[in-house]
Amino acid sequence: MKEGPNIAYVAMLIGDPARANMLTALMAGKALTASELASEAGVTLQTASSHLAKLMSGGLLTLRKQGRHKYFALASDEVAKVLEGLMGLAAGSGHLRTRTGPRDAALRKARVCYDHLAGEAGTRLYRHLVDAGLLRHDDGALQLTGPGRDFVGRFGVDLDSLERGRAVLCRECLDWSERTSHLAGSLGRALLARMEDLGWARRDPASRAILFSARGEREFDRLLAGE
Amino acid sequence: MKEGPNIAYVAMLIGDPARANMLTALMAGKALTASELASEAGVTLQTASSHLAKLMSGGLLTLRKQGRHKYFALASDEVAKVLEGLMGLAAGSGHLRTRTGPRDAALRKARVCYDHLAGEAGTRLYRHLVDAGLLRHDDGALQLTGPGRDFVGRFGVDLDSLERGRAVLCRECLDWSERTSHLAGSLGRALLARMEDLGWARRDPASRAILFSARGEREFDRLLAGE
DNA sequence: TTCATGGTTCGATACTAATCGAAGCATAGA
DNA sequence: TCTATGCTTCGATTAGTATCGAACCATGAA
Repeated sequence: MKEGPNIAYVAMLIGDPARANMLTALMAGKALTASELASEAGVTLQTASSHLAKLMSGGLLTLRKQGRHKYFALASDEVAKVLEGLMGLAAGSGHLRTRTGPRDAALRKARVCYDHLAGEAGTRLYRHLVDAGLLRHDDGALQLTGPGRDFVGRFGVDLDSLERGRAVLCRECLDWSERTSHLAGSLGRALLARMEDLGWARRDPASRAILFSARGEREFDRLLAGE
Repeated sequence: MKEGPNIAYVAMLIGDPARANMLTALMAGKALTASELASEAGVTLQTASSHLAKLMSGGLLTLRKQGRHKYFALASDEVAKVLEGLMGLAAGSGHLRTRTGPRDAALRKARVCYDHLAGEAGTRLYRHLVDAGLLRHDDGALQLTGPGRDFVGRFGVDLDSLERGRAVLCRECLDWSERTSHLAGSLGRALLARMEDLGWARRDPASRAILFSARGEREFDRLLAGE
């Protein structure tokens, strides 16, 4: 009855519809202002403000002030991971907020999870990296192999600068629609960013979906086929 | 604002203190009756009954009737995984239910996570299995290697019967106290059961802690040292 | 059948917390 | 200084729901 950390408090924070909407919106990875989050959640600015204060005190969000704006973002990818887990449970129990529509199909295909690629495309990428021996589980953590480093470099990602950062390079993240892993961590973020730079894909501004161009899809397939 | 599954509903279910206590109690892996859960949660049988009905409808629990008792258990290890994740967040944000006491130390050392070994002992076991090449990440899923199958067999686990079951054999689970992975899945469960059979360890009936005997600890260390 | 026990349903109460209007701060720019 | 904008605080209202007492149902035992 009284052991371990207080789950109920954190879950209660996520358990309010307005706050859950805000968190879901932040899963897209972009930092959003208080007013943007208010409209995302469908509440006025006042109530949003009180919600955000609670989420902050619960350690679920980080804040960056810029001018007279306040940009909120998820505190860590651990938070994102828990949210994905909850989505998995909710999807499994069939309590969908909306019947699965056309947009839902796009989300299943490719979407952004916090800051990295998820959905069918994300899991295919991860699967390829592991199958081709570019990524390996070592010591309970994901590690890029020698060939993996080459691969990433050839793709145009500056590995050195990533490794100088504090963030974990490779981390796996459970995909709620595909039910297997995809790649998170700073490398996951960088790979997605590079695909956007290359013009392979862009983010749907209205949802978490990632829209591949026809060429982008071809190139992506070729990449996974091993050139 | 309206994409993906309904997180808020599931989180709201977990977010009530009484229900959270019940779920935490069930993390010990044993199925419990309604009255046991009521006393765990510190509420009367009536309110427990209504909570249990909600948790069932939310798909978080499974039920097995036996005589005039009803045994409740967590619906899946996915549920357990999410709960562990929430514990991690709650522990990180410093909202502990109780100040970390002596029992807390025991929990950190070894405890049961749903049905498998967690805590420092659990992560050490996992680390050894991977380091020694007994367990491998393949195709996004954990796989037992040839030597791994021998190892498990020598330890006295009947692998064939495990593989006949529907449950996933190997799965990794994030440890909230150690912040790395430990082994879940039916193999994780079987390994813990075998250790209990061997008299290496027993469960603290009053908490989730696993108490190793002096001999058990020695044997466990020897096992991880590679005999 | 009768009794005891485990669990559910119903109804009333009480409390928490979400919500928004209105007023108050703070920052940036003119 | 004044004004516009982004956000917070305060207060009052409202809605939801956790809670328990009491009565009810179901199962197993005598």
